[in-house]
Amino acid sequence: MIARELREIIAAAISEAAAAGEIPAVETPDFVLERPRHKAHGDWATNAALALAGSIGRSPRDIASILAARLREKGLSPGDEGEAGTLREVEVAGPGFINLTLSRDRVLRELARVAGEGKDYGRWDFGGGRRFNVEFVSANPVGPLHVGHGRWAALGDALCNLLAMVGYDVDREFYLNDFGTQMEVFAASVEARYLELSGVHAEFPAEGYHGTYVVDIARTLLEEDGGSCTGRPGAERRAELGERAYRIALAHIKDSMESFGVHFDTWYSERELQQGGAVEKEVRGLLEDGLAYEKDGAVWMATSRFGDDKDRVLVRTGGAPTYFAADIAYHLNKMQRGYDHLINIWGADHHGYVRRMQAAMEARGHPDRLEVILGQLVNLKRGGEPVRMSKRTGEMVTFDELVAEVGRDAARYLFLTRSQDTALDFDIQLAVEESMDNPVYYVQYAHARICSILRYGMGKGVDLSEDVPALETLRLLASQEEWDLALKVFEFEELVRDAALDRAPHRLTRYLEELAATFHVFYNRHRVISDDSGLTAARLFLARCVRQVLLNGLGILGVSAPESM
RNA sequence: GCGCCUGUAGCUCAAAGGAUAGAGCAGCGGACUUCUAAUCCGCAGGUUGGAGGUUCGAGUCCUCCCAGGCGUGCCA
Repeated sequence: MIARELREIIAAAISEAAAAGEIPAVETPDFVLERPRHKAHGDWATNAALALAGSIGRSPRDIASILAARLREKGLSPGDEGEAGTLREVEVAGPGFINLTLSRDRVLRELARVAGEGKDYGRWDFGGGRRFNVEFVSANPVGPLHVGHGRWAALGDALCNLLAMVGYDVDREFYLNDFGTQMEVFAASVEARYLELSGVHAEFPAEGYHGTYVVDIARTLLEEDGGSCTGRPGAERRAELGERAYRIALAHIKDSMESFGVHFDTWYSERELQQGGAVEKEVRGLLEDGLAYEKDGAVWMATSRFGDDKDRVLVRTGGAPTYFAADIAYHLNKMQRGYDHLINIWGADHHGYVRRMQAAMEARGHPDRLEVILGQLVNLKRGGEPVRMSKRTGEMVTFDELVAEVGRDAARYLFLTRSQDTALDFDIQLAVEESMDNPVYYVQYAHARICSILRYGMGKGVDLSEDVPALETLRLLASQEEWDLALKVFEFEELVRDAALDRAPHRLTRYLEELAATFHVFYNRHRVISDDSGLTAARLFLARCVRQVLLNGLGILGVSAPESM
């Protein structure tokens, strides 16, 4: 690939210059190689001379001149008017940048590589097949998902695709908090609604879930059993209704995720963990290993010994384990399942929890294995007025409503254009209106346009074979717009790597918009299919490369690439 | 009080420490007899919250201040 090749050439130029005594021998510095913002600065640019200046103590421009001479020698190999090598031009600029312009044939060869790699273009193997577990959404299964969960679904799924693209073996996991307090509150709420609907007076629990969906679930239960639960003993009735309501809520969540295109490999049940004794066993183990102790009638874990601000309760006075205790057992369970690395995507409201969880992992011999990605919250609004997203108050906009109104592609894209570090103000009405202008259509349109060109070509009897045209033919690509497009295509590989390493899928949306824009400009300026069969073949080939990258990129985001719009 | 995140165009947001801070939307003006006008071209829009500092270079890193969000439970 071009970037790697350029890096190697630059590194070689540095060591050769040092060997020749032109500069003092130093370790090759970390230098930047990037696409410059301005076209006048070449196709690629490096700050290698600036990076060397500090340790060498000579002016950056002098060093740049020395390196540039070496680069010219290496990059501009003779023959074919200087086009056979990697570079066409090497220039020292500004405070000491070296601007590089690629040779025409090198660009065309790279284009052929893009076509050759096809759906694997952008793939890396530095993950080495290491097993990653990515846990996300993990909403309490006591009602429908709300809009905020959509952000984690879109983010988690895209991140998993990115990680898989760079060579990790990724599993998606959803943790079900199907045990404990909130399940009991849920059961009590459903029971009360069930009784009300049956015409029996019932006291609604003080802290119960007021959402209308609870009534809907109760109605479904009533329709199922004809009210036969009404006369049963309270505890028994509540347990049964709670259990059936849970199944309904869970099925709903699974449907929502699948129809959003997010498939979880594992739905891990806290209940199984608890009922299998894993939580108690872990608490005992921590006590035995001197990592936990009893105080004030409770059991505490000594997380402060591992970087936490203070120790945390594992078992409350009265014997009930905390969520934290269960979470320790759960995360150790993940490790036992053979994962090399764990990633959790949590809302920012859980950030106070990160330190103690990592402390627990460290205490159990897994330092640095748990990575927590904190996503800032979605602030829901309706007509400019804030709406609290709470199952308790029941006032919420569901995830399904959003997807139904703005569509799956627009919803996914909407969530992915923003970095997870930024809080997202989300007005459902505005979202519906703005979905008409959603940049996702801009990107998809570029793809549809290319497909349209191919259809048109077919009608015209143009040769649509997918063979790479001969170099002679590709050399007909000579306009500024065509070069811009080719170079934009080449950015994809490094972008995928960087986005994966930085856990930043949003960069991909930005890139795809740039690629689409570059294509639209090209399209408006040049006809792909014309009477010139050579030029037609060359441009069709270029368009195909663009299409491939659009496909690969949209695929990572989990957004469809329609052939017509 | 302490901790994490954020503050960039009217709005929503970009910008691995790089050169003249960019897109979309909104606004104004243009381009369809030609492969899809969900497109393109142009204009306008900025003291990157403020003040210091680090260095060849700071929206980005450091310190302090201001503002907003979220935490700071024997809740989950």
